[in-house]
Amino acid sequence: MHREPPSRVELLQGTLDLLILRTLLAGPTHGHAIAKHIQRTSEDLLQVETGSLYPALHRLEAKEWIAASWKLSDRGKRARYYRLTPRGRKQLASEQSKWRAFSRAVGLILNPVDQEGP
Amino acid sequence: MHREPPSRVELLQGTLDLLILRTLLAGPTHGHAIAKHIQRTSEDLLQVETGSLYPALHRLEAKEWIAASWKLSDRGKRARYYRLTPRGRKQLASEQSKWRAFSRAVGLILNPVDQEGP
DNA sequence: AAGATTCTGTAGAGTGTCTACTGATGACGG
DNA sequence: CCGTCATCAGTAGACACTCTACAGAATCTT
Repeated sequence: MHREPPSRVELLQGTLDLLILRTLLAGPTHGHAIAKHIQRTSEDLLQVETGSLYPALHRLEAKEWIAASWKLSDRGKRARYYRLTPRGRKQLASEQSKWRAFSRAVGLILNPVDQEGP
Repeated sequence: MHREPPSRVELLQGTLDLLILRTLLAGPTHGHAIAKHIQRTSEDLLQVETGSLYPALHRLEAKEWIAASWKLSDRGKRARYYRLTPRGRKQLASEQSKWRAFSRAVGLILNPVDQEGP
């Protein structure tokens, strides 16, 4: 069935890593909670599918930007808790500034400071 | 081989269409000029490679968001001039608002408003 | 006991950008 | 003239990442 009352937006490729790293800056959590956090914090605009989430987490772990260990979640289920590594913090800073540069650049195209209009 | 003095940023997937459509809003031009315009207007932050540009133009033409015709460029070379179609204008409006929603959503993650009221 | 919820995971399709290459034409200096 | 550079168009294939769709296991609810 189809339902997206808050009309969701698709993730642009490359932004998921940034969102995950930023989420983990607040402290270690498990994958499921990361997805919920992103959805809630973005006011339901963004939704991370599990088919994107888990491969992304494994990718980040392989690059040693995050590290993981099994624990029990609040609700008593086995869950894999991820935390930022020092390299992950650096990566986050880098991706954050890349994002800012990129969105500023797009802004320049969309609203050129040039003359325009009457 | 490393060289990017103005430290370029990679295009996020899905944004090229938006940039092309927005560029054509200022009037018809050819591919080469579109790429130059995007690079210049973004203060050299964005650079569109020809391997991305031309497939994108063909894609947009196939969807009838832009239309093309051969002409002579300012410098006397044969060039394919593209212009926005009415459907292209609608698409531009739609992609523009999607972009705004998305970048706002990312902003919410990066700089949470931090509620938790009373 | 059955079903919903939480939590993790994989396979494969689809999309779109990049690198690297080809090719044609006109302008210009030697 | 001839070579070289700039302009303009294009393709092939690699690569990366998100999505849909599916599966499995444990806990809580009814």
